[in-house]
Amino acid sequence: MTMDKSFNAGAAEARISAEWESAGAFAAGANASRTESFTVMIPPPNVTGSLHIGHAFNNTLQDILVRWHRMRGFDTLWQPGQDHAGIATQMVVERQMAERQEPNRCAIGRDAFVEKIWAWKQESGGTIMNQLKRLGASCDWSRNAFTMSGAPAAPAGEEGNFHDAVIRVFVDLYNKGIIYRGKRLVNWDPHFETAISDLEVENREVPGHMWHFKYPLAGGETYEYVERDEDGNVTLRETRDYISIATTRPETMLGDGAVAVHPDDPRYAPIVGKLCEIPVGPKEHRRLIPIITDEYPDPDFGSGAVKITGAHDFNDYGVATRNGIPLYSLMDTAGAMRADGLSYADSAAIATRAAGGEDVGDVSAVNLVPEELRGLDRFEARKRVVEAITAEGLAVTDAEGAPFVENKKIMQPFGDRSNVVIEPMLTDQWFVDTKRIVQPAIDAVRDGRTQILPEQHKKVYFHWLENIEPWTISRQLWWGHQIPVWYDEDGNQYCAPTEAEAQAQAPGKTLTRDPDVLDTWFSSGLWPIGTLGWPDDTPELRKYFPTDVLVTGFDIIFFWVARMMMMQLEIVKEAPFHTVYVHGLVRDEKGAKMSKSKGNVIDPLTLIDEYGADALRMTLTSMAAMGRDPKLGPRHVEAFRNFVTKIWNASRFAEMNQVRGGGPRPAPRHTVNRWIIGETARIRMATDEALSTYRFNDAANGLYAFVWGKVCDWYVEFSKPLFDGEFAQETRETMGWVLDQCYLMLHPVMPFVTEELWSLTGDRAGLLAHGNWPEYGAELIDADADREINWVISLIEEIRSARAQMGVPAGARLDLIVTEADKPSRDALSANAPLIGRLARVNPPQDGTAGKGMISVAAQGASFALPIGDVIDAEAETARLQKSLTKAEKDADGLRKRLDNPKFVQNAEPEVIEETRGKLTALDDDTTRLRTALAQLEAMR
RNA sequence: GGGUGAUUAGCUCAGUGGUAGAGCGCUUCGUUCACAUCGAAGAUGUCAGCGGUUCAAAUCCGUUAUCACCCA
Repeated sequence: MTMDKSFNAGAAEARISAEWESAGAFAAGANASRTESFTVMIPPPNVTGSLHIGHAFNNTLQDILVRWHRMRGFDTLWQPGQDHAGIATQMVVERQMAERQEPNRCAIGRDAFVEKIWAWKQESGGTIMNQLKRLGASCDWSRNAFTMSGAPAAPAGEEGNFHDAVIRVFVDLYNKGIIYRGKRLVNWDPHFETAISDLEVENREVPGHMWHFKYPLAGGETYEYVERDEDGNVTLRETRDYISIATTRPETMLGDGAVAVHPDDPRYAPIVGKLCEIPVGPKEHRRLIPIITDEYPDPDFGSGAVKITGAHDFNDYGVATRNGIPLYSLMDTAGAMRADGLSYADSAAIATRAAGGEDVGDVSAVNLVPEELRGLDRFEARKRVVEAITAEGLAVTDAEGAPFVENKKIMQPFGDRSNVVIEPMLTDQWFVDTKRIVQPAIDAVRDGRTQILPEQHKKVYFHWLENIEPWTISRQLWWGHQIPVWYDEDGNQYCAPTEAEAQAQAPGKTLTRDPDVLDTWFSSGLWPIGTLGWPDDTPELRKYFPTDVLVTGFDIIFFWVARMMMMQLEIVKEAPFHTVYVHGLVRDEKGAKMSKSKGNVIDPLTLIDEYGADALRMTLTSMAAMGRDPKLGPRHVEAFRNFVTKIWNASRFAEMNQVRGGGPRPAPRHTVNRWIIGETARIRMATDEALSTYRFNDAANGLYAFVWGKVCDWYVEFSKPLFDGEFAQETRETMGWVLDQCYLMLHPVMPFVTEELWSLTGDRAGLLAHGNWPEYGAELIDADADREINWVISLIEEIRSARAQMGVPAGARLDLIVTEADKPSRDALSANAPLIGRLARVNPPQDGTAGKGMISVAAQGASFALPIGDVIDAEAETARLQKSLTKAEKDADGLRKRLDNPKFVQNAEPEVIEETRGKLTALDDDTTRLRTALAQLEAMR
């Protein structure tokens, strides 16, 4: 059989995938020959997702670790699965319903909607799994997990334990008091009408305005307002009957409960404790609020006075709760101004009593939105409020008397899914009191039970955990794990795994279940144990937990990694993995973040179609330097596609020379064969060293350089003359073995082409995916062979270089005259004459002297002359030799200077000194030879 | 404002104390029977600036500049 000229990735990949699958090659424990397990949990992609380049990168690295361990005989499990992705999935299905002009979710109701999502999941949820298979991911697909498996409405085929695990954990943490319900200010997404966690908020700088308004003092009171410069000199002194407030959100003025100033701010000291008037709302019901002190206002920012709207700003919320200021909610769940509750007049009356210090109790019915603004969108209300204040003359004005409005960049919170402005809202939500479970997660990393690589991410991890805030886990969505809490008519809570158990706690009461669902990350936080069958005590759980390595991007360290640490440590009291390898973000060729709006997104499937999965994987791996972002462009992938072709053709060459793989390691006599075996041992050690320290790029680039630079460039060329004669057989055996080693070591990075070559080049007992990873080492390195072959290589390079520089026609075969040679070079020369002759295009060496029309060439311990005919350009040859001489002399001078420095000899390590001496000797030899050659050239003129 | 990282060949990047490397690109040559998705030979660097530690600095420390990301 003759091999094709190149690897047809498109055709082969599908076929090989099918072979792996039908052989169950990736099943947990496949190819295991030892008891140690190796477990990797895939970061579950969203069930709505499709494979993007970040997934390709992330999963390539995991696959390398997994395949490497499987080949080494570990009991290996790579656990796949998908995340139900609450908001994202609900969004996708709602959008689809809208496109089909179907009734919306509210119209069809919760049960029908959830059923629709399940149907969608069963139809489209497998996309990313199939795409991962195209990448070559060797997950145990038979164990595919889903974070909603086993939920009450789950259809056939979606059975599983995940729902049980989630509910079990909720109930447990509830009973411990770690999960609680409370009214707090949370990030509210007005589009999805749900609370979201801090992490789901993206703060973006957007153009905005800063308005400056006057809050008149109550009863027309006045004070001396004095501003000073840094030296204390008075720069402004005037009598004011107001306090000046700057705000980017005028509509929230309606809910102000106070004005705060810094306690050390002398400008406002005279009026602290007095009342001022909010300059909005109907004149007859203007509200008065107190001027208080708090550490929060920055005296150097704006006017130094801050309006306090506790129900719509996180900083204000802190000030308000510290100072007993009521929290007045102004907006509804869609971000419109409230239209419910008491009339404005009644509300204002209550608020005024509160401002006077009276305890007015629950203010949730108080609606301080004036009737004419009720129901308006928050941004429309802002416009109206600004207009009204300006019309009334209470805007601070500039020198020309125009209202003073600063145009400036402001930081605004956006929902990461909805892209609408997040509104801080006062609502009842469920929280995890993370402070109570965070310490073990900190300790585990601090004492090294879990290591984070690269280490710089540890700092970020610690910083976040040490300042952790309560985690908002309730979501006002329908797709997700519904909170297992029921309420009776009096609002008492009953938390239990099932309604029946809750009912048993509340005999005779009518119970209603909390409609909210849990944050998606609450369930994915249980991924390591949930996928292995917990809460049941399964054999898988015992064997594969704790897992080994988590490979992930830095963007989900907080979302996911930290929470998995906290939750696993709280629930099963063990850290879920011993290593977290954090990789970078794949960027485009210019280093820009890929985004749809920039149009620079690179689709991994397109690259796979064009160049093959192996080329893409090899490219990503070669760029996976720890702590760095890979920058990917098609031309990089092309380079590695060429590499695939290269090893393919080396195999093809072997096949044409009756080389077969599958044999044992030979013990050859020829130097070339002994040399390449030693080089193979070197790359095996380097590859294992690189992989065990997660230096994926070193592994990939090392193998690339070995296969191309050592095997193809030299060994294959050296072997050609050996296929005739006494070394033919051992050369076939050696080449077969060396290529086998290449396939084995490259397989974790390039699984398809290596599997294909494995099956084409020998009679194999099994798949390469189950091949045995090599273990030999330095004992295979033959120092003599090494020295000899390196000498031969350098001689060939010297001759080629001299020929090219002197313009000798490439095809011309020259005589090789040995003008001087020591014993080792004479031996090396005679043993390898055919190799040198072929690769340098010279005739067999003969002794002689340099003469007219010759160029001179040197190797360690030997000098040669090559007659190139009458056409020799003596000038050019002089220049060539002179150039080499200058460089050699310069280098030698540098080394000599170092060796002459007594401090160097005194302080440097002995090996370094020895090495330097060696280099100098070699350079001095070169210099001598070059001088001789130049002198001869001169004499012959 | 706080933190982290980066700055090395024309481009994209490796290189954690011993006088700088790869891929791509570029120049010249080549239809030698594995491969033109190839081969051979070449050119290209004040390793961002300044200062320090050291026998020795791209590498360690300090500082400045520029860029990127994270957090407020």
